[in-house]
Amino acid sequence: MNEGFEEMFKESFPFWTELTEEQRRNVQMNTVRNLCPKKTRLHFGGGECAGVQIIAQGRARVFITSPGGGDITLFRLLEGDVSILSAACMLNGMDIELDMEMETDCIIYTIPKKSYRKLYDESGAVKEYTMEMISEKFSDIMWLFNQFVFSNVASRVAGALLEHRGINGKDVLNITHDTLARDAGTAREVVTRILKQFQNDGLVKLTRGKIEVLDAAGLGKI
Amino acid sequence: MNEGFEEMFKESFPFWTELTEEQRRNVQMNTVRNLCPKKTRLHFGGGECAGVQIIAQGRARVFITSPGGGDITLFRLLEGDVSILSAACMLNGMDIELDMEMETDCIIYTIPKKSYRKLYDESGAVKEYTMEMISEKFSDIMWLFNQFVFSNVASRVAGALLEHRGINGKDVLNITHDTLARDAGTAREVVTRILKQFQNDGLVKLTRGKIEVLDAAGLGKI
DNA sequence: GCTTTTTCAGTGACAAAATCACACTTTGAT
DNA sequence: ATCAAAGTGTGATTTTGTCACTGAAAAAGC
Repeated sequence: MNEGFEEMFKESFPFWTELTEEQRRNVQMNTVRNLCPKKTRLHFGGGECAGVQIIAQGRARVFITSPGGGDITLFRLLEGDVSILSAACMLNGMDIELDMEMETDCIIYTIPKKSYRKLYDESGAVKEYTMEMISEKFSDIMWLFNQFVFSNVASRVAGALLEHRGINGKDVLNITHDTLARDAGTAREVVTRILKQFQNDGLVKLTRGKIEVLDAAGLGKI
Repeated sequence: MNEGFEEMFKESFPFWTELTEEQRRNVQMNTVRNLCPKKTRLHFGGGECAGVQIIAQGRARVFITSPGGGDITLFRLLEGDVSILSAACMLNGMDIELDMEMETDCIIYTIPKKSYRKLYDESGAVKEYTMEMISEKFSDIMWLFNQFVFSNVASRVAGALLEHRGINGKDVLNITHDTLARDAGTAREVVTRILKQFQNDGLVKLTRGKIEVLDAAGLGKI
């Protein structure tokens, strides 16, 4: 069982080689492997958090949810990515509420909070790794914050389009206006209007459930 | 020289007692004490960062700046507070641009980046402290993010008012509409309009350069 | 003292974006 | 074939941001 475990962990955790044989065995024994079908939702925060998670396969979206029901994408996790924030609730002072939703069927390894905490306490390398991961996420969020408060909707929508293009490496994106709206932090109708404008400007081509990027450079300039 | 240094550091750094005599001496020797008059500006990011700073006296505002010149308050530093982010640029993955401006004349102790880095590498307690401080700031920013994307201007202005009230402990606030606008992330004119509404509703009383909070509970409900 | 300058507040007109309330079309399921 | 769900399109209205000013109060200079 847990085939692929060792390679995955060695790849995702730079501290892996610094651990003792026993520590590695311990992590391996406690780590659980989960199949999460598309649309599975996990909630982190308010004391509840599974532990450190690695996306072995698939893609997930991490977002915050408004009291009114809407949500805004913070970032996505791709294969090999580590969801460090889902374990950060083990830290004093870390008190945030996040949600995660699988965008495809996923295979996820989870190192339980307790096991990770033990590693964290024992190993300086793990402390440093955790710190750098959290700092990196901090930077990401600050960047996002900047986008939200200092740029207009059109440029955020353009940015979201380019990001999707980067993720799956082709110009034809199978995404809906609704998805883009969550990514750009705006309303679906607004995205519809802006996309139509983009289409008029020859930047994209729209069909139901699909957006084709015709002029990536043009989008980048917005 | 550096009178008050020892008490200040013991108070602000929980790891202080865990350091060796030599480490403490080293920090003390390298720490510099600065008088920063009101309106002094410091910039962090892009490789430039002084080190870890402690506000020994006074009050400072930390904010991000838009390309267009505007700025938005992230948080304030009061007496005894530590500006950990101003040293976080020593970490890989931390890549943010911040500004800080003294709101009153300040006395600031600065532990140079290099000295702090040494402590960080040597001591697990310092690693843990740094981690917790950064996590705490992360939480703060996430909270702010939520406010920005999920609540309307009126409630943000009300929140900013209550925060100022909390900071100086009285109902008569010596702040301008402009200050509130930066705190609430909106335009000065908008604040003016909203405050007038608040005044009509009997929540505040306005005079030039001064706002008196009449009904804090009422503001809280917005 | 008395100007002059700077800071602060107020206002109307307009633009951008969010919100509300729908209608219409395509797709997939029963 | 029919129905339900998902995705898209649009107009009307409200909220918020931006621009272009005005005038009042305080601070600084003489």
